[in-house]
This record gives sequence, structure tokens and C-alpha cells, in this order.
Amino acid sequence: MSKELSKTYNPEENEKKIYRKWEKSGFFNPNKLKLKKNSKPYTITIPPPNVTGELHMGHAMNAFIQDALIRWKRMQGYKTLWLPGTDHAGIATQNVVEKNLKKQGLTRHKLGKKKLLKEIWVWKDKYGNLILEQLKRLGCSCDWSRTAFTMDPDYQKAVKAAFLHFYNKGWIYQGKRVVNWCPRCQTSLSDLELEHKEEKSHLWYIKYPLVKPIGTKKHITVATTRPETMLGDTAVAVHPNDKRYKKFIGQKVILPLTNREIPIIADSILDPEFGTGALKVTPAHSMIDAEIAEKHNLPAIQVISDKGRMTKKAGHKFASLTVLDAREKVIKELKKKKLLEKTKDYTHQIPRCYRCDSAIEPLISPQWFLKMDNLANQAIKAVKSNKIKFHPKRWEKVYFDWLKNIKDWCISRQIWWGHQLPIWQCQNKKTEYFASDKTPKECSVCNKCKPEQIEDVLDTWFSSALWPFATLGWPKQTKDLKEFYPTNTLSTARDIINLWVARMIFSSTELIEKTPFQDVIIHATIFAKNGQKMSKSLGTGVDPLDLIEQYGSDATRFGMLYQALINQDILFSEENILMGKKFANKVWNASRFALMQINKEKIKIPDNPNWKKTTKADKKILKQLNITTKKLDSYLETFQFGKATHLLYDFFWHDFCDKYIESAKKQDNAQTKQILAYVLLNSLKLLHPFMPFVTESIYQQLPFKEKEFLMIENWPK
RNA sequence: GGGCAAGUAACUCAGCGGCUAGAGUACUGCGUUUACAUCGCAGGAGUCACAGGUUCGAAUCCUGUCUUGCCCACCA
Repeated sequence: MSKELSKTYNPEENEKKIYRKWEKSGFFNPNKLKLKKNSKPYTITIPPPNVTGELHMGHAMNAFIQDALIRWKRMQGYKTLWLPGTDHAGIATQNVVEKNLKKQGLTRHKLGKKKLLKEIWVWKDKYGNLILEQLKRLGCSCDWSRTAFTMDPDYQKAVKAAFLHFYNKGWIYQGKRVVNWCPRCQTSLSDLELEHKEEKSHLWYIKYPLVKPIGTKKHITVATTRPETMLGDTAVAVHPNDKRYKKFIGQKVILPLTNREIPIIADSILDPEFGTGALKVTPAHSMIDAEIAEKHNLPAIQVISDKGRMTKKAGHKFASLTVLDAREKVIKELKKKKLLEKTKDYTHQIPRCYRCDSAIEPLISPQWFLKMDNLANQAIKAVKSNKIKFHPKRWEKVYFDWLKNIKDWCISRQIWWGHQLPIWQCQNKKTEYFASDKTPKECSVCNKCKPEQIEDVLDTWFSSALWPFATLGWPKQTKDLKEFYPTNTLSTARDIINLWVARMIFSSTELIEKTPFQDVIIHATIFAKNGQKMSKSLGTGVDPLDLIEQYGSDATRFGMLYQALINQDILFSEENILMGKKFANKVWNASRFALMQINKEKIKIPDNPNWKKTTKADKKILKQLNITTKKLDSYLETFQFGKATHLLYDFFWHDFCDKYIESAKKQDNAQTKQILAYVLLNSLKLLHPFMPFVTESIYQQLPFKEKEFLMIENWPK
């Protein structure tokens, strides 16, 4: 009863209670909604957080956006499904568990594969759903009965089905290529899994003596940032039009420290401006060098191992040294031989593992690739044709730029946690493989041996790419898939536009021949107030759950969405959350006042009111309510959450509280109270997607109408 | 090297051709009027990064410059 309403709004008390009621009601589940006959579905699948994860501000922002949308649509009468779940997040999760084991003095190799996987599953069960619990504190109205995980048994079937589809099309192949190798994680990585960091280093100028001197020239000088790789050089390359080197082309040099003879070749890929214009070619340890080597048919000599140490092929002096030690030694030796011409300071971007920050070692190694040309075109088409729209539109450029210059996707990883490739190796002919989604009874290569499945697992994004449809049951033609697919809206962060969004799009167009969603919202990234990335170690990180504890969930949501304008960055300021808290309190108190009036007189609110004899103030507020409703819809249709919250704030605080409530105090007649109640009820509806808890909690106090939940009330028109 | 975005009050941001450039926070003063001091009223606070240009009129459009952040890229 209203008498019991406290003078100030107490979120802590209300929020947990209300959430429990919602869950109990079952209305998060679309099948339990009471709907009109022809109601259309509206589906969002959540970007599945990693099972390593804790909720950060980006998650919170995204969750608020999705929940606001789904609540709005639910009230509009759609059959709404917001499907939650988590991602096994291959390398990321394995690394976290390995780190944990390290504390106990264990490594994955000591433990072995079976035990490590067991450990990871234990970890997943313990912490994996933590983030989903946290989403409940944010008020997310997900259908928890459909919670999915990217390694569920059904999901595994989807992954195999997708893989076999690509395989049978001939798009999956094995290749020996230079890949990004993380010596710590002991696996290959895709280009998107790298982080480039600036590093101060040197450019070393090394003299390679000519076999036959040309005039006074006794050597050719190459410039390199990685002198240790010279031990694996198989050529020196110059630009064909470079006048300085024309007569060198076709000659040979003696590779210092190894005394191998290697040719001087010409390739137009070179930049004559860089260094000396002559490039040492190390096909086993550089992508560009491998490309040159392929054209010129040069051999590759692997001098660095997958552990990041020099191999025997580097020569006995260097074998088993770390890369950095080898570098030092090479330079020392060169100096001794007077073959080091000079050293220059040089700053460059070096690639690092996005999960463990180790320096990446380009390494030649056998890997599995997915051909991208056809798939990339499908992805381009889906957006060019406007079947999928990005909001804001500018992000389409990022998407197109990547797809236009795409390379084949290296999908194999040498870790243990993930979906093992359904590829089997013939034990008689070890270079022969075949694919099968079940353990094969016999070898389809030799028909004799017992084939073995290869150890590699899939890039974690291969399975994430199937998320919107695998969670609904694909490849089975389930009821859910028929009803809720394609989904409507995807909301996510800009850093996974290519890593994830693009791959979902082509996976869907290829496997299901439908685009997976219509609208892609790329929400602003949240930075600390100083403009830097939020970081725990720098103490600039903000935990959304701390905010919720301090200000309440509604306040946090409202304050954050208030900042969600079309910008691409948000410098987080807590003042906005404070504003949200004050606003929640204002809503609470305006309602408290209205309730006092209404309760006295047992007011009923007509659904389609036909007011008699309205005053100027009455007319004004009713008109403003109408305008606000229409504007709000138009903002939400274009995903402008910031504008929506600004609008509601101004309407409720200034038009309704400051003006109308004040004049209502003076008017004091039965109809005024009805109007007061009517405007309040409709305001609560409009506010609900942005402040679900406090609005629901007030709604539960309203003395009129048969009612269940504000969550499923009719959206005002 | 290429791209994107941003520079407006002390802070975080609106405004994007025409009202004395606005909001929240912070600040100052005054307020116990049947919701709310998490409030109300009033107030101070800004060469709208800089320089040119278009226009009757520019924070807003164009050109250039500077500063900052982010992304992409095989310059060894």
C-alpha cells in the first residue's frame, strides 16, 4: 500500500524481489506470453560472453541496450525471445585455467590432455555462468530456459555439420604456410587475434659478401630488424627497377655465419626506399618472404622452433638458444667479422598474442584453412544489398575493408580446449586425410588402417560464427529455428565486427541461405575519464556491479543509456549514474504523490480515455504525452537510446512533475486525478525499458485495473 | 602508411545554417508551500581548438592546420 512507500527509493530492496517475480512469472520465455494470434516473433541472441569472463562496462552497456529493446518489443506484443549463453572461448579459457594450475606448480604437459580438459570443465561449471548471474542483476529479461553454450552436445553437432559442409564444398584444405605462432600458447593464431604494439628496436645493416665482386663492390648490404633469422635466409631480393642493384640480379652472395651460397633475385613487391633496398629472404619466418619464395621457388629453412628457440638447422653455435640470445650472438659474430655496417634506432609495431601478450613468431607450419573468396563475397553482398544494416552506418566501412582484402582463414589451433577438427588421418599414408562427423569404422583412404582423428581444434570463432542458428537447434529443423530465425537485431562492440559479425553473416548465408539478422548495432566503447582504455591494473576500471550496488540497477542503466548517443567512444562519468539515481527517485516520488491522490478516491483509468472539460494544463500534458510516445518510438526504431532517455527525462521531470503535478495540486477535481493517474501509468510504461525495476515496483502498487506485470502491459500508442 | 572519430562552461556531454549557445555534475545565494533536500527557485561560469572561405547570417557548411583517442596494414 502506498502508505508503506518509503520517502526515498530504495533500489537494493526492490530489485532482487522484482527480478524473482519476473522469473517466476515465466514471461521471459516467449512460449509463455499471452499473445494475440498473429503476433510476430522478435529475436535477439546475446553475444555470448566468454566463460572466463566477468562483467565489464561494455557487457553492461550492451546488455542494457538489448534488454531495453526486448522489453519495448515485448510490450508492443511481439513474441520476444532473448536467448542467453556463453562461449567456450578456446585459447582464452585454456590460458586462464593453465595460469591457475601454474600456481599449483602444474603445467598442461605434466597434466596431460585428458586431465587438463577435465580441469577446464570443472572451471567452466564453477565460473562459467557467473556472468549470466550478473546479467540478472542488470535486469536482463533473457529466456534462461534456452541458455546455450558453444560446446553443448547439440552445438557440437552444429559445428561438425558446418565443417563438413565447407569440407565437401572443397573449401577446407591443409597448407604449409607461415602462420602467426604464439610460442607460449603453442598454437597458430589468425591475423585478427594479434595485437600490434609499438616497440623500440634497431635496424641492423648487414653486409653479405658477393661470390664474385662486381667492380669495387664486394658485398650487398641488407637491413633487418631480425638478424637472427638470417641463418635461415635463402635469397636476397631487390626491386627489379632499382638502378643501384640491377647488375647484382642473378649473382650470388655468401651468407655470413653459415657460408651457404644464396642467389640475389628481383621482386617488385619490395620497397626500394626502405633500408638499403635489399631484403634478406627468410621464407620460413616471414609472411612476405614466404610469398617471394613461392614465386621464385626458394627453399625454406626453419631456424626457429615452435618453442621460440633456434633449431639445429641454425647451426650448432646457435641451436637451442632463445631468439633474443641468438640475436645478440649473431650480432656479436658479425661484428667480429666486420660484416655489421651500422645500427640504427628503429621503432616498429610488433605483433603479440591477444591472449597472453607473447611476441608472435611467424613460423612455417601445416595448418587447416577455410577458403574465403566465395564466403567473403556473400558477406559483402548481404550488407551491400541492405539485407543487413549497421547502426551507425559508418561501421560498414570497417566491415567492407576487411572483407575486400581477406586472406584464407586459418581455422586450426594447436590447443586442447575446443572443437576437435572432424578430420581423420590415414595411418598408412600419413599425408592423406578425410573428414567424418562420426568415428569412422574404416579408413576411407586405404580401407585397412584404423584412422586417427587429428589433434587440432577449431578457432573458437568458427563455432561462435554459428551462434544465432546453432543455439536454435540447427542443423535440425527445430520449431525454434523455424519460428525465431532469422533473428532481428544484433548488438555488439566494434572490436568484433570482423572477428565475429562478418563470420556469422557468411556462415548463415552459406549454411542456411538466410542472413542471420537485419540490424547490427555497434554500441560505443566505454573508456575511462582520461580517455584511456579502462584497465584493472591502472585502477581506471569500473565494475558495473559496484555501480549497481551504489546507485541501483535502474540508475546505472538509465545513466549509461543516457550517454549512448551516436558517438563511437564514451568517456565514462559517474555523474550520469548519479543523475540516473536522482531520476529514479523522482519517478518514485512523483508516483508516491499520484498514489496518494488516487487511493483517496478509488480512481479508475480508462484505456481509451475520452476526457470532458479539460483545462489548459490537462490538454498540455496529454498532448506532450502523445508527442513523447511518438518520438520515443521513432528513436527506438533507429536505436537512439541516448535520445530516448533524454526525451523521457525532460518529459517526466519538467513537463509532468514541475508543471503538471504542480497545477494538479491546484485543480483538485476527480478528472484531474484520473488524468494524473493516466499520465503516470503511461509514463511508467514508456520508462519501463529504461528503468525496469522501479517502474515495475510502482506498477505493483497501483490500485486500479486487473494487472499482472508492467513488463507485459500494452505499449502506449 | 591508410582509415574512423572527437576537440563547446571546472568535469561528462547535447546542439550540427537563424531564438540572449543548453543539460547533468560541481559552485554561489535564497527557500520546512499537502511527492521528492536524491527537492524547488534564482545565479555565476563559454574568443563553441586554430586560421581562412561560402552566406544577409556559421558552434553548425567548405578548405587547411594543430591536438587527442581508436582501428587497419607483410615496410623487412
